[in-house]
Amino acid sequence: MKEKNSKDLPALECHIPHLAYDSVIFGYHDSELHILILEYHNSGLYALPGGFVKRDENLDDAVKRGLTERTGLREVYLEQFSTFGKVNRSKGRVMKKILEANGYAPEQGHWLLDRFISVAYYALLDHSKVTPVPDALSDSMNWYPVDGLPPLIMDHKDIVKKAVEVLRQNLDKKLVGSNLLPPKFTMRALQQVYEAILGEKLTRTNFQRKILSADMVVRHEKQFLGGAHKAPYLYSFKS
Amino acid sequence: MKEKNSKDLPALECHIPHLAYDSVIFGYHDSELHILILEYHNSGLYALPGGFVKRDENLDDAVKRGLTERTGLREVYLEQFSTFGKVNRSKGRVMKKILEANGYAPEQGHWLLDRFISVAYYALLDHSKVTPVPDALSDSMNWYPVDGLPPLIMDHKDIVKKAVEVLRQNLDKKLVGSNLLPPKFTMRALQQVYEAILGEKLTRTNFQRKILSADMVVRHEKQFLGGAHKAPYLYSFKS
DNA sequence: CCAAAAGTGTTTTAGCTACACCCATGA
DNA sequence: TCATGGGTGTAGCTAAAACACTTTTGG
Repeated sequence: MKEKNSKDLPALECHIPHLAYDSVIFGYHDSELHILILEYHNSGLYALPGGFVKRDENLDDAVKRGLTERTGLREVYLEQFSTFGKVNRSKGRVMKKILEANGYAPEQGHWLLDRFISVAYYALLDHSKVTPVPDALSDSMNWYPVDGLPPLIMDHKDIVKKAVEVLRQNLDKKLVGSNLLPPKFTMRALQQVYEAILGEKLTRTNFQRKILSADMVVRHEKQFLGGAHKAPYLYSFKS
Repeated sequence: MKEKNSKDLPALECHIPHLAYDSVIFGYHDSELHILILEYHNSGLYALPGGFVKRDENLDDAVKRGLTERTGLREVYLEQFSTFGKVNRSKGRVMKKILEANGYAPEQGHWLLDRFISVAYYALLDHSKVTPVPDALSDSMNWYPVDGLPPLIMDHKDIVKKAVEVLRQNLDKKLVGSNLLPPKFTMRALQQVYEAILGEKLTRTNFQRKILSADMVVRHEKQFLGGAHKAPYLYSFKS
């Protein structure tokens, strides 16, 4: 492994020190809620995709930028939900291990090894439209079911836990489903999204009525699949 | 006005640069919800009480520290609700004006004049127990009704607005009333707190039933005041 | 025609609102 | 005893849950 130059790392001059963001990127797939997790090179360490904020960049824009880089998508649903600021949450040695596994030898006191406060966001996006792009330090970025995550570094497990809590709370308030599904979808698919998020079964008939009476979707033509049963309508979210 | 030495200001070496907190401190008084607002010396500028985070201090602890300094209270109810990170939210010239009005002449590029990301918290406390202590830069800190605030610097008005929204959302979930009232209180007082927060009248009889059925309070002895009417019970929150 | 999935109608239930009523107190 | 504020009971409404029923499709 060749020794790389620390000059290739994000530069302190361009970024706000001690401040990072982490994003919990939700996608729906195979009747389960998934999250994008990246794995760092040669280290066996898993983490939420995150990044740093440029000195002349809005916080929200920094998160959007990272999200676009990693998923190829623009215009994703994004919501800030908490800021994690314990002194001992960011471990310099974890970051050091990651950098060393990538062939860097950061000098003592390098800004990336310092304490970080992290602003956490969650994103909702259409799983089928994403092509995960790992960053320079990571091998891969893959979907993991929320209930089957690998061990994560630092406090990232807590961040995910809180993200799921907030997502559940916002489920009825904020058209959450619309961002996790393709533009047109069946009522069954929407129900499965709700069930995946809430972690419980819902009764089909009442769910249908609830969604329809909430006036959030419009009905389109019927969908004809090769199922030995009645063809369902397709729906899409309003506005 | 004598020229003061910038060395008396919070030192960059001890604090995390670019990071601040602001606190929306709620108190209930005279049937109205109030907020503590401080006024900077000789400037006519009003702001939320805030502060900076020490390099070896938990974010939450920094906020608690500031709150204790300014109110004399420990153990207050505190909740983080949002982080404000727009580039143009913090105006260097506003901070410069404040410092100059206090007799400082901060050099160009002083860290306090730089961009700040601010983590916002709200606090709930018993109005009657507070003795507001203004900080070194400010003349006074006083209670203002939420609906009658003076013009605030930077984005502090937005911060207050969001704080009130979140407080309303949390009203039923988080025993909000318990922190704004003395340990024992009448049902009427609690109802007035709810009304002040929600900004609407509630019907007395149903409010009583709702609180009692929520099993959040215990009833104590009756209160005998000099009113020409039935003496109300006193209640206190459980646990 | 049957099984499976989709859609609708109907009954029951629970929670909330409105309002009537009673109680306690001091003037 | 009357005015005022505190406390409870109850009828009526509405939203949600449970369940029965019909419809549509491929095999």
